[in-house]
Amino acid sequence: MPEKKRPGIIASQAEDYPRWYQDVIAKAELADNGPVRGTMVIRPYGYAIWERIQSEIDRRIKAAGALNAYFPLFIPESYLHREAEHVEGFSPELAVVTYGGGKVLEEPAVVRPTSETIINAYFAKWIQSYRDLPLLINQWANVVRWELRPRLFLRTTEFLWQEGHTAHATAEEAHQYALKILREVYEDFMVNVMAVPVIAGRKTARERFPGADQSWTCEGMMRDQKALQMGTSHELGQRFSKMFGTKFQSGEGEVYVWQTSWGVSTRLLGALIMAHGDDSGLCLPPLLAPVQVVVIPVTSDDEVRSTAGAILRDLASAGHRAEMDARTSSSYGRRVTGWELKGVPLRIEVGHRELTMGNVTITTRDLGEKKVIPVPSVAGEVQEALVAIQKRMLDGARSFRKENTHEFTSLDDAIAYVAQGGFATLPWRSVGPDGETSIAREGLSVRCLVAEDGSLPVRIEDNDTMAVIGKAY
RNA sequence: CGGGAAGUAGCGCAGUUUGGUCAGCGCGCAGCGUUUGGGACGCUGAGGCCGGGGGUUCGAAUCCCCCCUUCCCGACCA
Repeated sequence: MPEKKRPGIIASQAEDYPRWYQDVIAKAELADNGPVRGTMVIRPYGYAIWERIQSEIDRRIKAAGALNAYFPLFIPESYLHREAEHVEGFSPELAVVTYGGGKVLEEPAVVRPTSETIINAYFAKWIQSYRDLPLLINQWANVVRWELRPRLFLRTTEFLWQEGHTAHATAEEAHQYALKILREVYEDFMVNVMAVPVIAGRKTARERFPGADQSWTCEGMMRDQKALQMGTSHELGQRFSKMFGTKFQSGEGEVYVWQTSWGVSTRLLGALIMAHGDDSGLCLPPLLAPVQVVVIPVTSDDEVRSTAGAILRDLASAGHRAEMDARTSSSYGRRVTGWELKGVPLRIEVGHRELTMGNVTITTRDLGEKKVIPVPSVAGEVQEALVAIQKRMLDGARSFRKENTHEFTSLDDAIAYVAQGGFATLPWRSVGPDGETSIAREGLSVRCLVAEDGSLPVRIEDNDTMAVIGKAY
């Protein structure tokens, strides 16, 4: 019975969405809470998904010209204090080491909440000439931000991410690079690999990164119609370079470099769960799934097993990430349910019923559609189905977002709508900083600003700048 | 960090009001057998300093104090 939800295994989204989210994480074996509040154990299956996220993003980052490096976990406390907004923004969530080697440290070491400061200390050493620019660096690291209200993947005290840091000769070049990362790395990955449509836009002053001149964001809509900030790219201007003396000589004298920083984190796993999951559990887009196809022999006899084995070999040699679940001591139903919870896009069942005709059954995770196909055409069918699922998941997420996004002219109407969930768009001039303050009291926020045609706004003062309002994670 | 709820076997829970056969149930787990097309069934069995620490008491899962953790709702954030 395709698409019929089996109650009792996990909570349904409709009855209790937060509970559903936790159930999926537990049942799909993605993560556990750590012993210290807000910490997280990422389990092998969850980490396998993270590794796929990493490799897709890393490839795009390198294509954008940045190189990976690694900077220390510990940052001298004084570094944070050099940029006023930066330290003000991060102070409440810092973990600070005051003891080391059994002694009180002369200068406390901050566990990095982000690395702008320490990286600038080294950029300042490395940059002397325009020939050293642009300097494009990325690092994959853990960071710590002491969280008051943690949620697995979405908001944990320690999380994994990549943070890019760049230095440019001109403001325009930095601006263009920040947008390049936003579009060609983040948006491209989120849309084309995660199958999550995102709104690329500009943050308001209120929502901006502490220490940035401008922040750009990719905002996604989850199945509960709430917004999730999935990645940000910042124009730091010259704030950090002036504080750290990151400069070079030019005809007009010394020039402080123009900088960007940008990151995505393990929060993307939360986005993946909430953008695509259903009452049967996780639902992974084929391009990101660690296991794309699972082959399930219904029984343990030789005929079924050898056919299943042959199919597995076919799939592997066709380049698919395939796995066999031959644990026939577990019932068929249990195995199937387990793989559904884990979101594997395709399932191939090998059993006598259709094997007598030389057929097997192929089932899609997203729709639960079953199709009986001849064994020799399995690899081809799988290829087609994976492409179809990837497209369908993006289309589905797109139409879901469209159905739950409406345009308004008055702020009150927009608030009334968003209170029920979804996104409201309306002219930014109808909101403004005062409107932002008032909607914050309703638990709402301006997720980002976009131009009326959906492109990135050039100047927010422009009359056609639209605000996207939603309830956010 | 404020306001609520809760921590008893891997998971979900009963027991706490009225201290004393309350160390129990379901699922899972192990062994054996029968099964295998949507979380199979029977029998047998293992498993718990009742979140941690202090206290009250002849006696504490149960009463008191402190701490930790989780969940929900707010304020702050990737």
